[in-house]
Amino acid sequence: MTINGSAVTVDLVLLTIRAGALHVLLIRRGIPPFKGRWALPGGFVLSGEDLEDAARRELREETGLDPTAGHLEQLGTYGTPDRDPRGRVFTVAYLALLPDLPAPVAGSDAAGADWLAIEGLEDLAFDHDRILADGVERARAKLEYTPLATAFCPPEFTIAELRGVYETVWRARIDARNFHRKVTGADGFVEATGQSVTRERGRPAQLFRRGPAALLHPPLLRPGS
Amino acid sequence: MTINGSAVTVDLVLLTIRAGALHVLLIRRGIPPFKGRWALPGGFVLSGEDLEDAARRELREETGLDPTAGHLEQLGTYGTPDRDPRGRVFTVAYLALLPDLPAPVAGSDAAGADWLAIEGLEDLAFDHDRILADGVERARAKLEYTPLATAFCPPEFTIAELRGVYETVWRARIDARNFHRKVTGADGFVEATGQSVTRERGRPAQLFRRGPAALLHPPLLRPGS
DNA sequence: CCGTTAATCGTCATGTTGACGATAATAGCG
DNA sequence: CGCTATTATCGTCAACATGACGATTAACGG
Repeated sequence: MTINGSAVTVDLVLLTIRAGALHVLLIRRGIPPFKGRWALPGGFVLSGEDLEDAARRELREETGLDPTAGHLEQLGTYGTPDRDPRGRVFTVAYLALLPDLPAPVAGSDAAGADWLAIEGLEDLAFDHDRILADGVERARAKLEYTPLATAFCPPEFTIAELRGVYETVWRARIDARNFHRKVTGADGFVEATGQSVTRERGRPAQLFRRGPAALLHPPLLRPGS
Repeated sequence: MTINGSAVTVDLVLLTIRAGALHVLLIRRGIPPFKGRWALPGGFVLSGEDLEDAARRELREETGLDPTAGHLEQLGTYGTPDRDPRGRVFTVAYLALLPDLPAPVAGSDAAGADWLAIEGLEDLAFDHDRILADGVERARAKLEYTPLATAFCPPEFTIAELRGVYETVWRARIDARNFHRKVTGADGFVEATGQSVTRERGRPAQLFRRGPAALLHPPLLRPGS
């Protein structure tokens, strides 16, 4: 029943926050086309394999990370006829938001895999510039009305760390006091572990974990818009 | 470079509002598999054809409508291995929001194409139940923070008609006075044609057309949530 | 003990929301 | 033509949310 016999791949936009900047995991291509250029990690969907399973498998292969941490969602499908010079290849892009991995990128099957700062990135292989841009925009938008910012954090985090996520992803300064009020006030966004405090330089902060809410009410709106 | 030689199709979730209820365009399958069952319109992506072009082409073929009216966006891709008994078929679903077509469904290449009320629909072919549900949920969500409700309306419409869209899609009653205030107050949502009024039974209403905004600020939040 | 730093609580003017009263402008009808 | 039903549109008000920013608290490094 194959009519056009196309290839279907899965590509991953893996985002994390390192050193106060949004980073994406890229792989330097060792073979043509686009040899030597950075590309999103990805690969072919295996026969009999579900799309999301393929994404999860790639995630594990590229990061060595168990995909239970963080967040994974389908971003969109890209199928412009000439996007791959080798032939017709459709790619289903997935977006993952991950906490800064203490474990290095190990076990990645591609040569040079590395986290690169988003800022100013360009000239990726294929149409990965656009896929990346779409992923970043999706992440920015979703922080507004979902509790997904917690996906960038370790299981337990402080309000200030969560605020740092918003400030980094949105490239905006946020008033610490109002942010604290909104986040602790939003229904089910975070819940205090109560038990603990932590410190770094100033007054110790309470630790929180993500709450049960799937949607934020009310949403946190981006400043500029 | 074809590794797994899969088939890629485009399926359409065409939504419109008729008689105060949300309707979807379905086609009764004339051949197996799922012969006699309702299915979303769709078809194979042609070689050399862009995904969105394929969606637009199907839209035109199924509805005879020029896809400039209304709204079309990618909904998601479905590729569970056994979703099509004939083999591995990935389908890229598109969601379209259309005004109630005065023109009947003409020129559709499938036998029985018809608009069916969403309410209580089930047992569609393939995984179209889920695709439809995802499309409806997407439409519901997008009415909150985009001006897409206007895609269900003719080029010029009254605030009451727009309110009817929200009430139908959200299955909720909305206070006419507050709705009027919010919609006319939201930046770029609608703009008065000024020139005209229309009537049906009560006081004549002003006519509006959709404004330039792509996002609603502030959003219109669903009541229940 | 003191300054520095960061967390957290408060206050206040302003803006938004939901509930609902009041008016305005038509059509239909006797 | 006045009356009534119907719908559009404007207003009012209390509850709540928001942004700006002051004040207090609890650590740290000297």
